[in-house]
Amino acid sequence: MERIELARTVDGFMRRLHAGIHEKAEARDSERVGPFGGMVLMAIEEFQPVALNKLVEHMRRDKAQISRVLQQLGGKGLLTRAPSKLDGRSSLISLTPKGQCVVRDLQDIVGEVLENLLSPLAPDERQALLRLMETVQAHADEERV
Amino acid sequence: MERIELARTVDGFMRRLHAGIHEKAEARDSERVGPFGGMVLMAIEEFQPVALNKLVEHMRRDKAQISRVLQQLGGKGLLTRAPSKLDGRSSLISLTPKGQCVVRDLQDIVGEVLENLLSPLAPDERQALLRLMETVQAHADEERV
DNA sequence: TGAATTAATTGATAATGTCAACTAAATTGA
DNA sequence: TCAATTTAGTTGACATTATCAATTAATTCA
Repeated sequence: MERIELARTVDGFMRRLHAGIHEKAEARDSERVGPFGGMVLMAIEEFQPVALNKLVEHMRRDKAQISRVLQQLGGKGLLTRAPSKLDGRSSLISLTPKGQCVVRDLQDIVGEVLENLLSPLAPDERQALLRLMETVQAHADEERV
Repeated sequence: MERIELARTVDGFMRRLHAGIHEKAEARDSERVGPFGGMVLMAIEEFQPVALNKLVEHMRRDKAQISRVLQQLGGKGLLTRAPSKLDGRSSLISLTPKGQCVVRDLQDIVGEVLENLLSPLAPDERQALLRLMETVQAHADEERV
């Protein structure tokens, strides 16, 4: 029953990541998007232009939650929605220039915190960690098909 | 800026872990302790008898949050508190037999979900993943001194 | 076309997280 | 020794995040 230890360490990792971001963002989160809003923005940045249901898939959150956050972020002028020509029910979400700026700041912050967390690992170890996590992720993604 | 990818994968890992537990616990969480209550119980199991402030440290949560969850779990008869002889402000928390049962069930559930998540990794890879995470954890723990 | 499915929004509520104020016990140090 | 400070825990208030059900409109498919 040693494997449940991994659950604890991963939880701890997320807690520290979150705390670190919270601390740094205090001064730098100019648009007050919050931690979750930030994650949504970064996901949009990666997949834009992207429909809500794809974001839901990528982020593994409830569509209601994503829907509401998008409304907030839209209200701050951080993203735009263009009606999808393929599907009249969807709109394709993209970042505005302002949104791009915010995302860059967020990426910097997350990068710094991660840099700090990963400091005890050698470059090849970090690489290995990322690869292992991506392997797990990729496999779990397939499962759901 | 490739490292922020790690943040996403770790987040995804936690989401899947949580979802898996949620699903399995639906039928088996006889005491309705919920995911967070479950984590607290498992932490107590590891460190008991333990004071609240130590739990706060280990779990990296707010003391108010822990305090209230302990009251819930105590109300369900899953833990007991014995006044500390060393510090009149603290009580030492331990699991009751009923609490031990619940923890065993939870450990099984988490074990199963992890087993599933980690299925694409070879035994030595799982080992490596755990070691890397523990290294990160240990280093971050020292920082805080 | 009509029935079933899907995308998104909204409502309601639960669970979790954060911060500040407070009580009581412990510790410090002059 | 004793006043000042610190620490452990509780409580209150509130913010954020999560879950689920119900609804609307567009799409798909039989």
